[in-house]
Amino acid sequence: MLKGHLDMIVLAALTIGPAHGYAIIQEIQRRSAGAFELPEGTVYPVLHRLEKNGLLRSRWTIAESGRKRRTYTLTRQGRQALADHRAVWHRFVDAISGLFGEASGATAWPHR
Amino acid sequence: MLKGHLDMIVLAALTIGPAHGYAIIQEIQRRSAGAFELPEGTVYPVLHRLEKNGLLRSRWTIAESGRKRRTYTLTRQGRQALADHRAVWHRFVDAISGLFGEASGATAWPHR
DNA sequence: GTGCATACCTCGTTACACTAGGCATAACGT
DNA sequence: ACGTTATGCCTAGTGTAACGAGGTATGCAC
Repeated sequence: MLKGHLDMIVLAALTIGPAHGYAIIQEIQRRSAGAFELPEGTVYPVLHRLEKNGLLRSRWTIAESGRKRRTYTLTRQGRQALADHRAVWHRFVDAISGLFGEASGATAWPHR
Repeated sequence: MLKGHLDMIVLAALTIGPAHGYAIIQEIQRRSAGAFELPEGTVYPVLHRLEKNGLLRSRWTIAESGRKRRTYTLTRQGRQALADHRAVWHRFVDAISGLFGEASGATAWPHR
């Protein structure tokens, strides 16, 4: 049910800083209050596509435990893409609000 | 880009009263302030599916112009489905807001 | 009578989220 | 020592749903 918005969701999870795939999944789950429990088969292909498109950069890192992880970082392009997605998202929400006859403008959040 | 929410959008357009396909498309466009310009190839199959699932009922009507139109009406099931979709939608918006670190609760609209 | 808006329809493509697997290592319990 | 769970990565195939492209027909204005 997140069709079309998945890229935005994944990019948003990386605004706090670099993270590896598994942690991204958990961060999304945490920040969405459990609403988004994304399966790995959904997230990993997205990460690969985002990196291929230049929105993310990845490198192999070694955790204290000794486990290898692929850590992803937002690129400048990625931040821009997220900002764009976010603007589209807010227009989308406003449009749906209009459909429901709800007041709009509630989504006029300041940029950060 | 409205993937997964199309049923809700079409159902919402019919809350004001019965309408035929072409009018539904224009009503959606009007109420969304031009954000949603749905092609007919998108809407008609949705109407057929919704009727097949019992959320809409249709009948052929004759306009003053003499033109034949298929007029759709929300069923009780349809109203319920719309209410459900709407609740899911608001949870969805809250979840995305959480992802962005925005304040939530902005979508706690009263039922109408 | 030509063009445009209205009004309906279907078929095929495509994009994409997800299911269902597979592989490997660390931590923990017994 | 051994099994189980959690961690961590990956891909191939599937199903669905929105959409593009096309087809048909009528009323109206010029």
